[in-house]
Amino acid sequence: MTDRWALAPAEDGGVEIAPLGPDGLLTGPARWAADPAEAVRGRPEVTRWVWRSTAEVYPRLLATGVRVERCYDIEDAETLLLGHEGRYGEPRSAAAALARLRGGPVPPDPPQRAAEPGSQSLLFEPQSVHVPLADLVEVYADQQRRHDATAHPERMRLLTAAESAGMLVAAEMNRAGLPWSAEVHRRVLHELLGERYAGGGEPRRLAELADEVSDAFGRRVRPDLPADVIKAFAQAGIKVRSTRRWEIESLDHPAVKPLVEYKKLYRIWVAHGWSWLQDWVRDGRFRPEFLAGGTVTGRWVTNGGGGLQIPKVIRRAVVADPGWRLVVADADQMEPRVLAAISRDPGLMEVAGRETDLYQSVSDRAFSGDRAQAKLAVLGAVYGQTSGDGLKNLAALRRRFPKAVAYVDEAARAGEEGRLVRTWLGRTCPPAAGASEDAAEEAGIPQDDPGETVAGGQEWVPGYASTNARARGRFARNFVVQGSAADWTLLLLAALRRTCADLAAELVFFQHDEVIVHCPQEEAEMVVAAIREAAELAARLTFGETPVRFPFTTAVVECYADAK
DNA sequence: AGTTTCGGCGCC
DNA sequence: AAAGGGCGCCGAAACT
Repeated sequence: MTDRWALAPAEDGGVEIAPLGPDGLLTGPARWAADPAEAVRGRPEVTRWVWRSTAEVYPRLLATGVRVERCYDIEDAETLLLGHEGRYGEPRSAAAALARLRGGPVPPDPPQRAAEPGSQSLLFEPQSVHVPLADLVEVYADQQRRHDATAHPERMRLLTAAESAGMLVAAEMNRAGLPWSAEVHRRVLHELLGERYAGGGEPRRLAELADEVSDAFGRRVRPDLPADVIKAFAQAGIKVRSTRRWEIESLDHPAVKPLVEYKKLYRIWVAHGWSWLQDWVRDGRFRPEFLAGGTVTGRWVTNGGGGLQIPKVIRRAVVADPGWRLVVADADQMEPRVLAAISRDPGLMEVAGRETDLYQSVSDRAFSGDRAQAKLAVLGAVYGQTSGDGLKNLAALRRRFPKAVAYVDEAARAGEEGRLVRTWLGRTCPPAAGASEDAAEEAGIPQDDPGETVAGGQEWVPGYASTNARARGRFARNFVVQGSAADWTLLLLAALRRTCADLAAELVFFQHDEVIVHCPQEEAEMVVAAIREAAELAARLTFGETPVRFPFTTAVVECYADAK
């Protein structure tokens, strides 16, 4: 029995709460309390709090030590429901949803803020339009009805609930932060880059490499300026279109080696160097702002500090507190397993029903034991590879796993034709065509350009998909797999969060298919078991009865870098 | 001078 | 070997 209550900050700085019935409507009068924490603490029987925005309310609760079991984030649900209804891009604020219900002018969404280093109030949204509790409940009740109108109401309800849970996890992670040793980080930087010089210029090792590059070209060249490097190669008689590593790596020129090394270290210096440490690490924790469902596929993003792009060498700095451990868990071959679950391809389900290396199994069946080729083929199918060895491999894959390949092919076709494409739980890919083109464009969906030419430089050829239509096809092909994987990971996180709530363990990091739990050493084995159980529960909840297994590789370590 | 885009590369 | 999905970040370059 769920006991749902609505919660809305009041304009006087207090908060209003009220009980809700199964239809989402009020079943009692609203009560006022001076602050949200007091209101929530006073209602321990409430199992789900319904509010406008988790990011608005929850950080303040956490700041006073109040944790909630479940929530329902109205604005997140609005985004998902609008997407499902093919109305991607319409304003998704509660105020806008209310205006649509009442037929008034729909206010545009407030602009997103950028993250600022060291800011302690990244999640507070003071610019948002205030919506009184009674109005909020009206929107909520309408959303309950809209769930019923979706293709799979029970899946859609699971999706909005799961993503709300994800928002709780994100807020809690944002508060916890990732344990980070500034001392180790500095040591790594010094080992890689050498001493820093006064004045903030390049550290010693970069300066040396820049000199080596210049010596090799016989003139002063700045390796961090692509235009300069391209010119220098041209003067040496080598034409390069760019200075991307894969393009210059194979060139026969003495500048290549120091140049490649320079670019690698330069990247560390500018993106994860001393100034990054200064900006993003304090009190022994790195605090990127995790944003659940920050992408159209449902993958999370972080805002600030490049939280999901921590280079391998820098992971040395992620160190557990004394007496504590990091449980680092990585889902094994998540995407092909998800493809097996959603396509129900018998062969792939059988392969994914084992916990052993899936790529090896696929290669045994379709690639004469060549694991690398099998992996390329599977990833090519998921990413939409259109040329090279991938095509040949894709054909082999299609022979053995026809339903799986057909599933992503169909998604690609739907994407090319501008039809709606959905994940397993109903998260919807913005269509390219139709009334919401601007929104799709904004979301990064490739759009047709009236002036474009097809490959080969010809003008439009009837019957051929345009370059952008094909790009949309690849996007949609990947969307169904990546997005359904995101659906599953939300359920995984929600389940894991519940177990951790009974322990001292804290979720501190999540990156697509990888999760880190920080816990006392003696809890580590319990956490490992909890991850396995959470994966099973998530699979059952997300995909229903399926033979597909979702094994994790887990490591109990003191340092993140030791996990692999 | 301030803002946006680009090139390159880190992660999955 | 070659190029296919999703992101964020940085400095430089290209703009207003």
